[in-house]
Amino acid sequence: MGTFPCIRRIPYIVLSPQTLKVACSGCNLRELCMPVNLTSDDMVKLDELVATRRKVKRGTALYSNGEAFTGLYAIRTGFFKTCLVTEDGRDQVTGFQMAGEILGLDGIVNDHHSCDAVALEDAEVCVMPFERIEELSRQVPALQHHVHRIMSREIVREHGVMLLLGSMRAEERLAAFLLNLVQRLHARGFSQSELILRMTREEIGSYLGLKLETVSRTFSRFVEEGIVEVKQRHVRILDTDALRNIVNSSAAS
Amino acid sequence: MGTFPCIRRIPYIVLSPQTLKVACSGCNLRELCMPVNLTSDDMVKLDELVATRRKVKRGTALYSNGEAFTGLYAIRTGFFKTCLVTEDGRDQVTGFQMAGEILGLDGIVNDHHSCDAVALEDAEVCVMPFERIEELSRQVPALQHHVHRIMSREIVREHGVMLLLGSMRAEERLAAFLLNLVQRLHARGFSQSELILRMTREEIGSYLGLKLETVSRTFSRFVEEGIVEVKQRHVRILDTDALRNIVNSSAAS
DNA sequence: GATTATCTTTGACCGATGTCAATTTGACAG
DNA sequence: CTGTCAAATTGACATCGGTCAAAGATAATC
Repeated sequence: MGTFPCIRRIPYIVLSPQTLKVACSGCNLRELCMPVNLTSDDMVKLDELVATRRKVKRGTALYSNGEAFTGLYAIRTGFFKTCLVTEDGRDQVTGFQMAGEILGLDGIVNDHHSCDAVALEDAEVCVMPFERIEELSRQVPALQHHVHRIMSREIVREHGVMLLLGSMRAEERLAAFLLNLVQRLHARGFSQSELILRMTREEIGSYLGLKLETVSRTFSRFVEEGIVEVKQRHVRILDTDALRNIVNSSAAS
Repeated sequence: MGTFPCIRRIPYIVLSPQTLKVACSGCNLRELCMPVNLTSDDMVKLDELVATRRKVKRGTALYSNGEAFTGLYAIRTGFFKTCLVTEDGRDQVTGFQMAGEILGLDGIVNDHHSCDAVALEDAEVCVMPFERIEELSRQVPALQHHVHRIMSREIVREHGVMLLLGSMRAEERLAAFLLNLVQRLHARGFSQSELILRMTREEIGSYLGLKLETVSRTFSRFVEEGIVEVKQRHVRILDTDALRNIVNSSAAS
């Protein structure tokens, strides 16, 4: 088992604290959260979007099932899971979210949240009151369309999860999961081949519709086959193509 | 096995042909599609929303994966499935849609559809060009919020499917499926206990992450237990509570 | 730094669901 | 009525992933 050197972010995303501003126009995550191609006029308006910042300690909820919906949250730092917990004790992780992604969309339809958003590491989010989003959307068509795209993107993402849960075997699910995670991390300036899992095997299993033992065994099989190195939550992908083949190869249905 | 009397719609939803208008303000499905509590002024504006109607023959696609996205569709009559087909031959039904429900949300994010919407019986839809939706949304806050709610509702629905696929066993999945279908049909004026399945066992299986044989066997088990009567695609629910218990009882996980 | 608690790995076994194949049923056309 | 075809049912068997249990590893806490 090799060592795991510190995973570096690429420079443009590393900001010293003093460069952080509450205004979106000065935010280094802007390209992840905000519409592109804004006039500077519109940009000024959008600086009203974020009301406050909020820190969320690891293990605590940004919001919970049943809580009144007030707005959306853009993740600045940290890592979240969203999960459904039913009365009869079922527990389903519906997603993992990282910097630049939006939380809270589930709450719009009923004015109450229908899942929990829990920080898997200390996190900070931008709070965007939904009334303000809607008001600005009426004034700034680019923002309006952006909001629509974010919701549509979430719908399409969930289609992908349904495909995964409905038609893939354990190996395929885990391979798809790793590829997805590393792709999103890479888009944020992290390594293409190394990652630190912020969630437990049980949470991975819940997301993938598998038991934690199966997740663990499947990791071990990947290691045996030389596809990845795994040391607890540190994962190094040695053969990305092998993972891709595992996801795509499966014929049948 | 008993007989299956004609399933009746409740009167208010049955309209003679001459009462049908293209304008939403006169549409009998308005309460399913449109925001409520509109001023008559707004209602007039919203009559511009629907550009045309479009008939879709059974077995043909309203839109397909890869096709350019132009707008959303409100189902007037008929029954659809949406499905993902991947290059490697996987096929996942992501939903079944009926009158009053909205199709096309998947296309917004990339300006191209990412799944197929196929009519399972002859159908008719209202075509709502998306630019028109966005333009009217800027003028009519009630419509704006309605669009947001529709997208959020779809996200929450998909969370439910993930729970089903990720944590339920075959019996639980089929029970949840039947309860969901009959509940939605009932909201449209159909029976609470009888329904005609518009899809094959294979399509049900694809949606539920099961093989068609498992769907068939599970139906047979429900019949043995006196929970339902099944005659091909005609289903009569004899014991709704039993279905509810099957869905909820399962502890574990 | 020692002690816990949590997380992870691994093994042995079992059961639910998938696979393959044969029949049956029903819808439709001629 | 008969033949054809697609859909559904049912059986026999295989297998993937779940269950239960024990041991090891790591991180958190004092």
